This record gives sequence, structure tokens and C-alpha cells, in this order.
Amino acid sequence: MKNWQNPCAMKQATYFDRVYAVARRIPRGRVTTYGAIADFLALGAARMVGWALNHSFSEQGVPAHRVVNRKGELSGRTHFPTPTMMQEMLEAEGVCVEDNRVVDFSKHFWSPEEEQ
DNA sequence: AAGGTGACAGGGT
DNA sequence: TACCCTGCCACCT
Repeated sequence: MKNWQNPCAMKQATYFDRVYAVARRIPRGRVTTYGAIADFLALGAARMVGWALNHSFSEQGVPAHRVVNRKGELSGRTHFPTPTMMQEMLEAEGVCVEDNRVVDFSKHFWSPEEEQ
């Protein structure tokens, strides 16, 4: 992902962009999972979504904090500038977090299949 | 070239 | 609920 001049890297870029495009559609105050995005994009592996999101900080406007794992845990928190930032951003949107887990996860869950 | 490593998920126990 | 095991796929030794 370093050499963006490289045509091979551009293939990755489109790959990333698809994940980013979905992430950007997550409404404020809602959350979704890596697997839901992977299914929607037919990527075949949820791990790929996390991997793409890990490089999303070079992009603007990608609400990576709204993506959690299937149990509603903030598994990506350690990749933010500070480990508490992910939780703070969610709570600022009205999503309560307790013990690194989203409270009432099913109530806040948003599927990419859903309409906005 | 082969094996290890992820911001994961699903099924079994 | 929680833990364990397996499948997943691109990247990096």
C-alpha cells in the first residue's frame, strides 16, 4: 500500500475505496460489523475489511469508529491515535460503550443492505 | 517459496 | 455466555 504509483497498488486502491464507500454510508449513531461489509461487497473475508480500515486514516471522512466486530467490541480501538478515541467518538454520537463493547449493539446495528 | 499474521466470523461444545 | 477450532485472503518476512 505504499507505492501508489504502481498499477498493482491501484488495484488495492479500488479495493479500499469500496470498503470506504460503504463505511461512509454508516449513519451517525449507528454501527456495523466487518462481516456485514464483507458480505455486502462479497469480499469473502471479513479480515480484509479490517485490513482496509487499518489504512483508512490516510483518507478523510471514513468513520472507521462505526465498525466493530460481531460481538460489538471495539476491537479496532488500538489503531486510533489514542486507545480511547474510538469510544469517545461513538459516545459523542449517542452510542454507549461499556467495557469496550457497544451497549445494546443489536439496536444500533446498521446493515449495508438497509436504505439510509 | 513457505509460513506467520491480522481492527473477523461461524459452528461446535 | 464463553472458549476453541477452522476458514478466510492479502501482505510481510
